[in-house]
Amino acid sequence: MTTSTGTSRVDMIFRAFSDRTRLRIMNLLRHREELCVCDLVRVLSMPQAKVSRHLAYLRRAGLVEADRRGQWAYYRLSRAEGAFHRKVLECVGCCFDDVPELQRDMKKLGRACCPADDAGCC
Amino acid sequence: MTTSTGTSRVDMIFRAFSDRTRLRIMNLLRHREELCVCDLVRVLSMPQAKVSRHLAYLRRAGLVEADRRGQWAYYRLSRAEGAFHRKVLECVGCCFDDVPELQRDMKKLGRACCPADDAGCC
DNA sequence: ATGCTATATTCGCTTAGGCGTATATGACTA
DNA sequence: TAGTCATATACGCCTAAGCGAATATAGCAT
Repeated sequence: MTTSTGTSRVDMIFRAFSDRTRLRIMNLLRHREELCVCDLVRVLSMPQAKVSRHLAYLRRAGLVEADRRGQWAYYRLSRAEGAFHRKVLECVGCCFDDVPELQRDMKKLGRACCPADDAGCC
Repeated sequence: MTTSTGTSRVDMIFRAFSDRTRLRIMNLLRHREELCVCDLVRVLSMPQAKVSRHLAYLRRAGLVEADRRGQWAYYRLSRAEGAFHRKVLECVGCCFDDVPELQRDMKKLGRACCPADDAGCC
C-alpha cells in the first residue's frame, strides 16, 4: 500500500523506531500486556505531553493501540499482521546491547528483561 | 554507544531505512556483491546527485562501504557485526510485499529476487 | 457547581533532512 | 593541456518533526 505522497506503512514504521523515546516505549510495551500513560511517564522520566505526543505518533503508525478505561489510557502493541511488522518488532529486542536506556527502563519497570517468551529475539 | 546528542547507531540505522530511496538501495545491494553508482542511477531512474546523497547517508550510518576503482565507485553492504544490524537487514527482505518498488527494481536489475541464500528472509 | 487527576492537543520555535540545481573533484583520454 | 565521464558536495528552499509551555478535554470526587 502506497500513498499519494510516495510513503507507506513501511517508511512510517522505520521512522517511528528512529526516535529514541519511541524505541523505549515500544520496548516497554513488548514486555507488558499494557501500560498506562502515567506508567510510561514515571519509567521514562519525561514530561507527560512528550510521552503522549510520541504515543500519538505510534498510534498513527499502527504500532500501538489505546484503550481508555476511566480516566486512564492503556496502551498495548497492535497485533503484527504482516511479515515486516513482525520482523521489525524483533529488531527492538536486538537493540538491547546497543541502547543502554532500554536496560535501565526494564529495571525501572521492575521486571527482568528478555523473559522466556522472548525466544524470537536475537 | 551513545553520542552527546542522545542518538546512537540504532536510531541512525532506523532512520536510514525510513526513506524510500535508501530502502530501495539497500534492497538492491542485498542481492548483489556490489553495484556502482551509475548502476543505481539506471535502476532507480533518479538524478545522480540524489543517489550519491543517499549513499553518503548510508555510509555515515555504517550500512554500506564504498570502493573506488578507476572512475567508478562501487558500493556494497557493510558486514553486519551486531545482532541488531543483522536483524534489521532481514527486515528489508520482509518489505517486499509492502513496497512494490522493490520488486520492480529487482526486475530492472535483471535477476530473480529472493534467491536461495535469502533463507533468513521472512 | 468546583476542583483534581489523567490525557491529548495546540503554539511557537528550532533543527534534520528531503529536493533540484549548480559546482567541485578526480580519473581517464586525446 | 583541454575535455569528458563518474562521482561527490555545496547552496538555497521547503517540509517533517522534535521540544517546552500552555491549554483543552474528560472522568471522577466532594
